Amino acid sequence: MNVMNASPRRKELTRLAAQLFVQEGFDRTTVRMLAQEMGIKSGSLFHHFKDKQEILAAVIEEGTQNALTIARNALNECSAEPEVRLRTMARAHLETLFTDRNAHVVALFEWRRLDDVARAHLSHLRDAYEALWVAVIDDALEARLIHGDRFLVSRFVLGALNWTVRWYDPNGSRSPDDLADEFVAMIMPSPA
Amino acid sequence: MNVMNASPRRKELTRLAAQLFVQEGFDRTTVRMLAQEMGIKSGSLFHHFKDKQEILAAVIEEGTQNALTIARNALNECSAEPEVRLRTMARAHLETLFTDRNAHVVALFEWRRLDDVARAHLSHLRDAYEALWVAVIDDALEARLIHGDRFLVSRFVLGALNWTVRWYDPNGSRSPDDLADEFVAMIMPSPA
DNA sequence: TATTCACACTAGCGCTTGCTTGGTTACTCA
DNA sequence: TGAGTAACCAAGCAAGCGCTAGTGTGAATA
Repeated sequence: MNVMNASPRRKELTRLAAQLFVQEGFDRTTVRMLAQEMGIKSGSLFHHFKDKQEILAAVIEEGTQNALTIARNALNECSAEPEVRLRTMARAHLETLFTDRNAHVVALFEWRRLDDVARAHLSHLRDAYEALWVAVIDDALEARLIHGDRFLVSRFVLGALNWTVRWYDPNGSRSPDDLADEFVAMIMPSPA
Repeated sequence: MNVMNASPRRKELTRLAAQLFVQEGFDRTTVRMLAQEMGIKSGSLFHHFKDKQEILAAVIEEGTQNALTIARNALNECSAEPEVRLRTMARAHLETLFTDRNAHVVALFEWRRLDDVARAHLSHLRDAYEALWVAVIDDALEARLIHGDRFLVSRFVLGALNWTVRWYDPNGSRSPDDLADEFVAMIMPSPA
């Protein structure tokens, strides 16, 4: 059953599942479709995952865990200047969003399909990630780089950035970093 | 079959469908659930709608049409001052989003479930609505109220505002108008 | 060599799905 | 009064769903 292991095989299957979940949506993705994409029969799928729900949870956990790690590292490696930290966080956010796009689209738009247990578990991960954001925004507010209510600002910022998955074209002329910089410039009173 | 009529009965059924689609998601909402909510049997549902897809299209059409009308009226009735127009548009957006919340959540998050024909038809409506936004943002940019690339700014703005459906609590202390004003203040260099 | 294990298979159960069919009821209006 | 029609119902079909049971196989382990 491999309830909670992270074998390379399982990781690969999780990656494929993420892709299908994005393409079709979780509900429309059948275990038979998943199996075919993985090159096995539908029955064999349940050797790797307890049930379909667990595949969804695995996809989201993987993505969120990565985002958290990357953001933490990025913040550790950059200076303490609020403006730099704000830009760094925005860049890290979009970088993760697009290098691990499938997993994050699933996390953002299929979250509600998680059962209660998985949701409770993954909420902690997500909260830890958002806490990084709130801290960075607090500093930026205190330094008067931006203005507004701390709660509202963080919601607006995350909304604007997350929504990019709906329209951003990775093959276009702008890099995720460009996008992040332009966004930070937009909400900062003084144009860079 | 009533292919494209808009009888009061059908409107009421559409409203109920929107609610269920939000609660459960389109795919998980069965025709039997819809019928029960409407107080009829599942077979009777197909007297009002050709198929399940058409119910989804009706929900989204209704919502988008309303948003367009409300935004147009609001812009017609307000002054030509770019700042006022920006605030007006933001207020109209959030006002519609929360008075007709179900339909808009469906439009935002179940768009991909539309078949090609419906999507092509509804795209025009949505584009017309977004065109209003782009015009308002262009004026605001020219007046130097805000700064940045016109394309990016409009995407970021719409993203931040649309994302509010994910966290805004209508029973909280803030009204949608407050929210709109705070948002506009956030992206404008000079605090009001 | 014997045993275990990961991984895959076949076959299909029990159930739900969207939708159809054939018919009934209640109301409107000439 | 009787034709037309909008609205509904009971019954059920064909397809597809998640998932299980039982089995086979080749590689690692004892």
